[in-house]
Parts: sequence; structure tokens; C-alpha cells
Amino acid sequence: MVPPPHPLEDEWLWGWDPTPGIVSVWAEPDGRAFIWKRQPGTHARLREDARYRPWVLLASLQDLEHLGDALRPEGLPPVPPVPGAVTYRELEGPGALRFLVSAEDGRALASAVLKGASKRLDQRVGHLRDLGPAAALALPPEEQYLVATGRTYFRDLVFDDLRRLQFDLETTGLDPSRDRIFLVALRDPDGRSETLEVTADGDAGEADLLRRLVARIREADPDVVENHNLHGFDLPFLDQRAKRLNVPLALGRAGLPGLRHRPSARGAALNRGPGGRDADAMRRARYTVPGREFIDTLDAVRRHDFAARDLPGHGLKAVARHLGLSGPDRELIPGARIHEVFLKDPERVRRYAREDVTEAAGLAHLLGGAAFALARMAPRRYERLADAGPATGVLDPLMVRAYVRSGAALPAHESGDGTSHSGAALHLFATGVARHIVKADVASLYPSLMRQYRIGPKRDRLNALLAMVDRLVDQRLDAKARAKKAPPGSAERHTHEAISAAMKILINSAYGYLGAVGLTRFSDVHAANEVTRRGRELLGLMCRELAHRGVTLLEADTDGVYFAVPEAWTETDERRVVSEVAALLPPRVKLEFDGRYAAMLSHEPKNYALQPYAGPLLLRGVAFRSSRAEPYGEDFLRRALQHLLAGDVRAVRDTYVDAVMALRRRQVPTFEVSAQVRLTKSPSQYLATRKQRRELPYEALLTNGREHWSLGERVRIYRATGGRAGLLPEALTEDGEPAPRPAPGEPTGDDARDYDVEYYVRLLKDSFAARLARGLAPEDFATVFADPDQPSLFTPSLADARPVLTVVRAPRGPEFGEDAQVVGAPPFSP
DNA sequence: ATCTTGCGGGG
DNA sequence: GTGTACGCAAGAT
Repeated sequence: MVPPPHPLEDEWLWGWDPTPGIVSVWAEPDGRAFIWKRQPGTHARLREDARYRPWVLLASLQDLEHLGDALRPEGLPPVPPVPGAVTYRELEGPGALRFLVSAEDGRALASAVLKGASKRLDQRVGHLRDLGPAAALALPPEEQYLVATGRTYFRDLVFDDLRRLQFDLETTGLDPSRDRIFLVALRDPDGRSETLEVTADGDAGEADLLRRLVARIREADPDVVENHNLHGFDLPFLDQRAKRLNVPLALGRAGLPGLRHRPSARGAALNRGPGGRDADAMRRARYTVPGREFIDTLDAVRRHDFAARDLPGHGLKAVARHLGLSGPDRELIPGARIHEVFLKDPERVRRYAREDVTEAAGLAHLLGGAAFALARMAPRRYERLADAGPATGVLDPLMVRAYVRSGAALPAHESGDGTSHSGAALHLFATGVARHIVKADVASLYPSLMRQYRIGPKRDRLNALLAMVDRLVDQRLDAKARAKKAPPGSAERHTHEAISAAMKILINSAYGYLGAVGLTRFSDVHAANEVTRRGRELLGLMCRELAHRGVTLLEADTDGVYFAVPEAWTETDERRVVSEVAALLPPRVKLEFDGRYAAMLSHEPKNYALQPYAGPLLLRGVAFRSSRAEPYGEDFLRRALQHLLAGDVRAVRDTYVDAVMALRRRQVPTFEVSAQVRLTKSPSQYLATRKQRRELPYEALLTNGREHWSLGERVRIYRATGGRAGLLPEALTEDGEPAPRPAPGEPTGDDARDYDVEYYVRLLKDSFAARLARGLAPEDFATVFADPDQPSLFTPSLADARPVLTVVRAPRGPEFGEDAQVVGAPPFSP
């Protein structure tokens, strides 16, 4: 490989120790570190037992003065220092955390500091943290080890070199204080799936199952254990059951402690039952174990969807189906029915559970690459990087390592000076329907502005953040190019795509890091405001210049613009205006042609419908994507929008009339008007508040003879005739099995269809049809959605009716660059 | 209309 | 061994 041209920045990003194959690190505060490695390309595994010198950063040495001669500068004889000595090195520069203090045993070091601090403050200080972040920085032991050595995980390994095991619990319910584990599906690192089951009732049977599970995991000896919602369900459930049944959960690698908690903002809160909202019980934790890494695919899904925003939900089945990981014969069983199905047809549940672990493995491979690649860079455990937020979770450790490596004193967190943070621009130029739509946007606007105008945190005297963003952008282009060259489906392509994804996460979080005042070490509200100010200015300039070239602006948000072009324009014309405007922008700000659509309904800011030239209608924003909307209404809205966007107002009317008539003739199955809700109150809780306030879901249960239900249960409810609340019984197949969701219009057996027709007619108009209002002139709207059974004396024809577009503002004024000069402005200086 | 609370994932 | 998740919709007032 060509030697890197920026050795310093590359050390900041990648560390410096070349040790290959590290798959897990565990360090104890007493200075012992355990490093598990694999030989790249083989399954050979070995453990290195090392010692490291635990360290902390302190703002002052005063609390260690009581040590006398046992406190000495680094490098003075005797080298190495005598056991028990505390050594220090003063870092250079203005940062507050300027003494790097270390000792052979981290606990002795901490207690020496705490002893001094307790004396100085005349009160017992129990923990370094209690000194405050401006006085001390103490990383977790593994991170101390990784920062000090410059090692990182996974050097020279590819994703599939890791031995990964997935397991999935099947339980009789969601509450581990009451419910039991009766089956575990497990996929071993070679891809073989199996199930373990209880063979006896009661505690003995379940305890035996847990023992077999632990033994099986130890035998398979995976580096990584994963599942969907692993930290939120399987591990806490397993932990509680094992405690109750007195089964030791020795899931880690030999000779070290078993399952532990680690604090985490995103961890599970097992005892957060509905109603149970006592603050102490809300403490969240993640699980950790020496020698293996626990990876939750739900984290990868969230991270993916944060950018992509195209997933129907974050559940395993929905995501797997969406990403094409599910087979056509995927076994599906509603969660609440799994145990009863198991009693009648165990093979079906075995199949279901095996498919769960197979999909979890597929999901881990497809979406887990970014975390794997981050672990090659940042000095943290892989499992922590997998659930970390990118700013405090990844960038900050990189910054800390950069400063310590460079011998520079590190700034402490600083609260803001009261300046408030200003945000991005959002302009709505026109509402209604337009045709010939173009979307243009700037890729990674904020990091581009940071680079273009050299806007970085004031206290970052090494300029490490900007330097790292620069290197990341360059190296990401390289990774993308390599990925493209590698054969599709190859490990090489997966690796480079993963690196690119990881870098994208870091690049795009640099701005968030800057703006998180009081939360991140280098936050700088003035720099962040300068970034958004430049962003607003550029967006305004783009809008004005586009408008000058004859397009109709529709909506602009942060870094992108939707506009309509004249009928006669070709795609070449569309691309030409985008590149003309792009040429007016600073070099690092790349305005790109992002897509073209046949038509758009602009409803409200960030709420619109797009009709592509080919393919299904796209709906964006809460107005169009309500999660609990009744299926009949969603179906109507989709069809009506397609007609409206095609310019066929008459067909919108027909769609509406059909929908109303179908309701009035009760041709619509009850399922289609029902909404799924989740029960959050227990029967007794609801009965306590029922007098003050009646709630449809619970009324539906009570009036249908159900006085018992469990928290978290999901039911489908509807409004029945006579003001009653309807409960949709779960549809069953002939075998008495739960039926899959019926296709729209599919007959649904003995459906009473006793829903309140006029309520649903009103809902259709007031809630669903209302979302088309911007696209029609008021009189046309009234005509289109007039009640078909109440013909008025004068019914206007819709033959000439056309969708309308209403301009609500023009791109004029200072925010559109009429006064400000953007291009060629001097670089920002703090 | 505005404020508050609870949800997500999992069986 | 800390948390401050976080962004949104339904419910409460």
C-alpha cells in the first residue's frame, strides 16, 4: 500500500498500532488487559494477556500533592517507575485537562486523587466523576487501553472473518417476572440454525434449557452475539430468568466475570412497564461480557433509517421484508400466539424461530458494516460503537485520542454563553399540484461549508475536527471507488461500502458535534451558527438563481430545492439549469441533480406527494404517513392522489363516490375501517379513570366481553353503529390459526360489518380528502367531495376542472441573496 | 390551540 | 460507573 500522505491525521483517524485481528478487548481497572484476536483468514483464535498503565486527565495536580515523592514526572529514573508510584506528564497548550496522570493500578490512582480531593473539599468524594468534567476525564478501562496503545479492533479483518452467533428467545409473553422461555433458536457461526426446547414443565425444564443454551454458546465460541432488540428483550429477559432459576449465565470467555451491565443512554429499561414510571426503575443498561461483543441489529436499523428514512417500521420482519431478506414462504405468527401455536404445532414455531435468526444474521450483514468499520477507527469497544451516537459516541473519542497522542491539553466541556442556536432555512413557495418536477440538492451541505470556510470549533487548537473531516471526505471517495471496482457481493465490496458508510456517519455528524452546546467537548455555538447562516445564504442564492432561469419554485429545505420546469423542457434542460446554478456556488459545495418526477402535490412544509415518471407514488411527511390510519382511508388517499397528480379531477370524484358508496353498501370489510392500537392501561387502571374519560379501545374490549387483557397487547378497534365500540376479532384460518392480514377487498368470512358508516364517511372527507385541498380550487373541492347521495340543485361539471398551484411567496429579500454577497466572501474567522 | 405523556423494539 | 435518547402523535387541558 502507498504510504499515507498525512501520517498525523491518519493516526488520529485510525490509531497507529498495526496489530491485526483484534476481535475483542476487556480491561480491568487494575491494569490487566485481555485481547482476543483472530488470524485474518482463519478461524484460529488466541488471547493476549497484557498490562497497561491506567491513566486519567486532570486539570490540576493539587489533589495528588499528598503523595509527596511518590508523585513524579514521567521519564525520570527509575524507569519503569517503582510500583505504586504515580507519574504525570504535563500536556501543552491552553486546554483545561492538562495533566496526564498514570499508575500501575487504576483503582489506586483513583483513590489517591479522591483522597486529595476529599481533603481539599472537606467532604467525601466517592468518584472521579464527582469532580466534574472540567476537573477530570477518566475513560472506561478498554478505552484507556486503546487510546494509550493506538490499537483498534479488526485491523486486516473483513466482516465475515468474525465468528458471529445469533440467538432468539421464544417466550410465553413479554414479562420475565411471569413468563417463561420455552424455545431458543440459534444460528451458529458456520450458518447452521437449530432450536433448543424445554423438555419438562416448570422451573426445572426452563433452567435446563438455559443451561443448554449457555453451553451451546460457549461451545460455538462466537466473537459476536447478535439479535434484533437483543439489548431490549433477549438479554434482559434471559438475565432475569437466569437469576430466578439460579442458572449462571457464563456467556463470556473463560476466567472472567459473567454478564454485566454497562450504562447507556440507549439501553433497555426492562422494568419500565406501562404505569411503572418511577425514576429509579427507568435506569437503562446494556449488557456486556468479557471476550464477546453483543450487537443489536435494531441499532443498525435505526442508524440506517436515520439517513434513509424509508423503512415501514423497525421490527425485524418488516425490515427484513423491506430489504428483500425474507423468503416467499416466511412463517409468520403474531407474537401473542406463539406459545399456543407451539403447543399445537411445534414444528411451525421452530421454523418461525429459525427464520428469525436467519433474518437477524442477514440484517447484521447488510446494515452492520458501518459499526464494524467504525471499530477499526475509534478507540472504543465494537459493541459500544454499534449503539453510540456519532457525535459524543464516536467523534469525541477520536478527538480525545488525537489530543492525547499529540501531547496537547484537552479542553473540558464548556457550557454555552447563552447564544442560541439558529437553524436551517425552510421555504414553502407554492402549494398545490405542479408537473415536471426537479429536485436538486447539495450533498453533505454542512460539512462542505465547514471545509469551504474552515469553520471549526474555536477551542480545537489542533484543528483536528476539520482535519479529520477533510481526510474522511478524501478517504470516503477512495472507499467508494474501491467498492465500485470490487465484484458485487464480494467481501471486498462489503468492506469498502462499510468504510464509506462509517465515514459518511462521521462526516455528517461533525456539524452536530459543533452545535451540541454543553454536550460535546468542542461544541461552539458561534461556529455552528456560522455554518447554518452560510447554509441559509446558499439555499437562498440557489432559489433566486433557479427562479431567474424560469423555473417555478415549490419548496426548499436546508440543502435541497423542489421546483417545476416549463412543459417544453427536456431532462437536458433540467440538468442544464442545475449545473448553471451549481457553477455559481463555492467549489466545495456541490449542487446535484437529485431526481425528476412527473408531478408533485405540495401540501405543507415537508409534507408532499410525488408521482415518479415510473413507479409508485411517494408520500412524504406526517400528513401522508400516519401510522395508525385506517386502511380504507390510506387506500383512498393513494388512488385519489394518483388521479389528482395525473390532472384527472373527474377521476378523483369517481374515486370518492366509489369509496363513499362502498361504505354505505357495507362492501368495505370491517378490517379496512379499523385501526390498530396498543393497550397501555391495565383493566384496573382503566376502570379507575373510566368515569372521567372513556377511551374507545378499552370500551371495545369491555363491551365485547373481554375484561382481561395484557399491557402492550395490540388490538384492532372500530366505531360500531349506535355509538358502540367495535373490537375486530383476530381473523382465523380454518385450522384455527391466525390468518395473515387480508389483502384489500379480500372477503373476510363472517364479518358483521356493523361499523358506523356515516362516521367513516365523515372521516374520509374531513381527514383523508382534506389532504387534497391544496390541489383544487375551493369550488372544485366542494364539488369533488360533495355527498353523492345529496345532489344539489346545481352540480357544476368537472369536465374542465384542473388541479391548481398557488404561489405563496416569491424568492425575494435579503434571505435570497439580494443584499448579501455569498460567493467569494472571506473565510470565517472566529 | 397548547402542553404533556408515552411510544418505539421484543413474546 | 452517568445520563441527557429523540422525534413524534395521541391524550389531556
